[in-house]
Amino acid sequence: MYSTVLIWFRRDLRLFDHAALYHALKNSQRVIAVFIFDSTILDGLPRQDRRVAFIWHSLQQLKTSLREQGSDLIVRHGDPCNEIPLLAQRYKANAVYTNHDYEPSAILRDASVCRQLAAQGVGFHTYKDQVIFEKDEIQTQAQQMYSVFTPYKRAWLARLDDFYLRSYPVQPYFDHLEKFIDGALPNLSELGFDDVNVDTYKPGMQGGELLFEEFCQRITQYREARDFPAIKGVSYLSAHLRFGTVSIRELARIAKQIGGAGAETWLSELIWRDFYHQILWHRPDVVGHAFKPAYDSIVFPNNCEYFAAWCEGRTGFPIVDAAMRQLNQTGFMHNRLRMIVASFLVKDLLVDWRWGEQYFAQKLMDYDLAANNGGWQWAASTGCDAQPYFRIFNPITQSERFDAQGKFIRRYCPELALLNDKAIHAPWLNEAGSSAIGDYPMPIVNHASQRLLAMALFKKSINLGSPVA
DNA sequence: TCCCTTTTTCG
DNA sequence: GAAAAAGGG
Repeated sequence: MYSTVLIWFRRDLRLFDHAALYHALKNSQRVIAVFIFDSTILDGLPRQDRRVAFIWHSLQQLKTSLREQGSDLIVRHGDPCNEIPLLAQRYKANAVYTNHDYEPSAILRDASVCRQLAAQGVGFHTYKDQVIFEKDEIQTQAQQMYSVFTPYKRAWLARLDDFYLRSYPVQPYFDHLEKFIDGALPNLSELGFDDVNVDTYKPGMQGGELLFEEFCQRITQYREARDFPAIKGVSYLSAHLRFGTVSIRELARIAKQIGGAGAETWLSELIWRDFYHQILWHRPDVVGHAFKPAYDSIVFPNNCEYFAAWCEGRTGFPIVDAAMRQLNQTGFMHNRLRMIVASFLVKDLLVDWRWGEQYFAQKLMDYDLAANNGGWQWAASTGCDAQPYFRIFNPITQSERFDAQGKFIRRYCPELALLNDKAIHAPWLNEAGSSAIGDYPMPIVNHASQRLLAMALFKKSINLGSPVA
């Protein structure tokens, strides 16, 4: 038992089913909640950043809930490596509790915080909370990490039992929260940000609960509906998973309870998330490098004009442009579209997958290093469980298959709205339509020829890189 | 969680 | 001549 401890919130902005909070409350009668706006991260962000706004609104809910318990949330702005040891000193804490963060930079940060706290005689305790299975909890018979999804998933499901999905009961111990009042939450403008409207994302643990309840109503249709960007088929919980305003255990538990093909398919997506977190933990070098070293030798032509056109949604391929405009306007992109635009950037425009990864990192509300890197390497065929390099999406076929009536395209490319359902996927093939599309650009590349170039580029580089293979 | 071409099958 | 199956990148 400690007399006083800090619970340090990071990507777990909720007050229920929370591993570190549970252990803090169990081990001390005086628990003080803290959050640090990390200046080393925030300094690199634009003034308008939906994620900062999402965090801010989520913190507001945390703070309000803590105040209802007579306690409070301390919020600081600075480098956590300084702020956490300072707060520990200031409140005479004997230990700091927090949840694991698997990103390489976070691992370094936590090691530094841990060292400093140790020098002050303060303990540092961390827990698994973000994922169901972490690190090397799921291994092959030979005690190796899995690098292919399907066998990983099989082992994951075999290992799963109710124990891993149990909720951490924190409410019964809320009287262990320190009674005090701290200052108000600093305004976004004080932090150097504008208050961007994030209402559609329904931030905070209340928003997360609402979205999940809503999703449970349509989860049985998930398998059939999830690939169509024009309809409400996916869960829209990705940002909540990123910030921990929902509990992964609760989501998996309820999905398992509901059962059926829809819920199982969705559970599989949650397993992908565990899978990529596990990969990142074992292979921190995937940040900046291909998972398969042979693919690191590819020299991408990296045409800057192509890249700019891709970013701005003016490639002349309607499904790609609509998707990129959705990302730019809303901070979200449907998963099917993420695969299409990623394949297009790498295999049609021959731009380095890391450029696309970076762009997504800037724009995505749900940006998560592990999942984003895994997804990009998958699409670029450089990753674990990659599609072979010759699997190249055809942006027109994909468009016809997954947005047959052009409903999604029309939403984000209104200049194409008058084209008929058939012509909208490739307007340049339609003579009559060309006058009806305003200044919508002609396609910047020819898919058929770029496809051949991509295959040649990949093939050449891999043969050079590893003559044995 | 693919695409494209060729070959085969069927009426 | 269309549609399904097969083969290969």
